[in-house]
Amino acid sequence: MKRSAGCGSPEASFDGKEITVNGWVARRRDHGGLIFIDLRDDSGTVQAVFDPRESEQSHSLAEGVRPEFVLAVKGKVRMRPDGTVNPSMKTGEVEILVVEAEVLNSSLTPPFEIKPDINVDEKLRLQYRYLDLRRDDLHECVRLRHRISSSARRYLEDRGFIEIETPQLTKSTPEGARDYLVPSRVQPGCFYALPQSPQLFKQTLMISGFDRYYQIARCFRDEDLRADRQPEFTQIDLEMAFVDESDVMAVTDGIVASAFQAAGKVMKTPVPRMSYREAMELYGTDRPDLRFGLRMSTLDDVFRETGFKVFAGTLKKGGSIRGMKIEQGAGMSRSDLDSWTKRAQELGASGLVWFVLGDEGFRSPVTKFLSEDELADMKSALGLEKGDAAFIVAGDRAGCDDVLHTLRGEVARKLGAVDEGDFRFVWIVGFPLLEFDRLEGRYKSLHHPFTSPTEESFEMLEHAPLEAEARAYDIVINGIEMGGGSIRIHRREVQERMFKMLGMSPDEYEAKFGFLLEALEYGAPPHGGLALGLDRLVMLLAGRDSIRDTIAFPKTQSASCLLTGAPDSVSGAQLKDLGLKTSFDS
RNA sequence: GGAGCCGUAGUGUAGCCUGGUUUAACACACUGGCCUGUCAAGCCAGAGAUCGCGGGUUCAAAUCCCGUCGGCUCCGCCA
Repeated sequence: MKRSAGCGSPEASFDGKEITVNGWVARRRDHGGLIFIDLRDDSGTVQAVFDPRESEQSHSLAEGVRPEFVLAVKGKVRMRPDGTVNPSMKTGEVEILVVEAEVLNSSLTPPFEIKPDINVDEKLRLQYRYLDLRRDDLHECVRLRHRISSSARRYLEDRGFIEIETPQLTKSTPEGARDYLVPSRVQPGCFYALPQSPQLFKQTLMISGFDRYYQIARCFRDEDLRADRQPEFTQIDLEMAFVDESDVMAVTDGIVASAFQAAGKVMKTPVPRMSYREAMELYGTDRPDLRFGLRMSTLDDVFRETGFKVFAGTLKKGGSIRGMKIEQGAGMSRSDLDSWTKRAQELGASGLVWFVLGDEGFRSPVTKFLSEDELADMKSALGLEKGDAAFIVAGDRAGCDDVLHTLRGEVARKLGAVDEGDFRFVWIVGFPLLEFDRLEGRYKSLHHPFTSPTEESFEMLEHAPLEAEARAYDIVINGIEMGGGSIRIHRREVQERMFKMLGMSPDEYEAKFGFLLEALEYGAPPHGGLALGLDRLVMLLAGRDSIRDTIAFPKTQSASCLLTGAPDSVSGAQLKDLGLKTSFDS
């Protein structure tokens, strides 16, 4: 019995029509004389009524049917009797009166119920991923992901971008994340690397004269996992020739807006910009969540002459005093404040000083150490009003910012200041080109080594490298780093200077990036691009907490696939072919 | 590499701190029966776990200790 309609399609206009549907038994309600079965397929769910007066055969078949059996059902669509309409169902106005039914397949009792919002160990969900994906909410995540990538494709293709595939078996390069390696059989002892991104290929395509490239690209990074990090993930990757920052940002705004539209949401463009410097000053991070206040200020000048030893000592050592205004925070109890202090210490602060501005002025464990002037100056520096609170952290600037940035999110959530349905977008621009890595004792690219410095920064590259500014830009939504890109270096000598800055010798960068340097010498056009994290974008729009829910077959924190059992050991013959030996017993 | 949380019938939890009156409890799911308008159907009955795994302490361990495996969150790491 081949289907003539989807389970989600019947509605009032179908009244009287005979249709056949195929689907899974979502629920079965047996009244003895009458059996209701909700039949589900990709299109939705519909109620089928098995009435022995209509079909003895179908009714007795329905008695033996169990959840997740696969049925074919032929019947007449009719309006439901008065009082039995189900408004929470899309097809709730109608039902199918079954005249003929057939079991296409039976099913074991599933290890968990196939319905939305279940509370089941993720281990089990991943092991039976095919059943997990059958559940409406996760099923919809996967469909949303398709709509978003599809809308991105449409948007880009309408603007002249073409999709070009780049290799998955490529060359391992220094810089960046750990590579996934693939041994070569034909060249024993040599390895391919899976791409961390198509970066070098897309730049090469610009040199080939493809004006606008895009790719929904799979990327691989062998680093430890997080809720928003998987070893393989997907980027909406693009590159454009003869452009500046504004061109790339405008296209990106459009892609994100089309993704929001695909999710039934509205987004205003253009996305506003904020300098890296401002983001760090006000939010202590380069990916600020702008849905709520709790802004920060630097209070070094306020406490320059203070008698309060903790602050004076910090300033003397070249540290910083950073404060965060907490709007309407005065209602926090003493035990709340104590637990935030404890939390700050967990995060690495040596302490947390809190102030509450109530009717009688400031309350704080340290008011007695501070002068009236200092309190007044602090109040105006932070913009405190009656009913607010403030958290102050003293120490090295980066450490203070880390602590306050983390507290900011947690406090806002606790105070109910975060509107979960709200979306706030911002471009962060004006990034430093380089940072100094203390562990390795060398400069590292903040973005990647192919990012162009600004015109003005060329001069300072060697004598004040940390002052140099990158032509890079990150788009941040609700505090999530959604994508980033840059205008690239398109001249060989600049690229060489950059490699040298990163501590690479000419031999080294010739060996690893010689092909790029040479390509730059054959008329490389100015170009730039960006990559958006598709998994994160879907996660945000689906209102999920992990990108695992947006990936059909994700991996666990230890990078294994619970469905298939990957990774797994391989046979000695396979290893021999590759000229490999492991030092572990398998 | 590190920190924290979790692991008890098919599923989700309680019990663990304070070891023994626990025959390991409850809900959902499951099985059987009754039931012609339900949609989380209802009612009745029933089956189902030696408590992730290994070791130790003890007269006695789901419970205390050590180790280990797995899952999750985070730090480091992630150009």
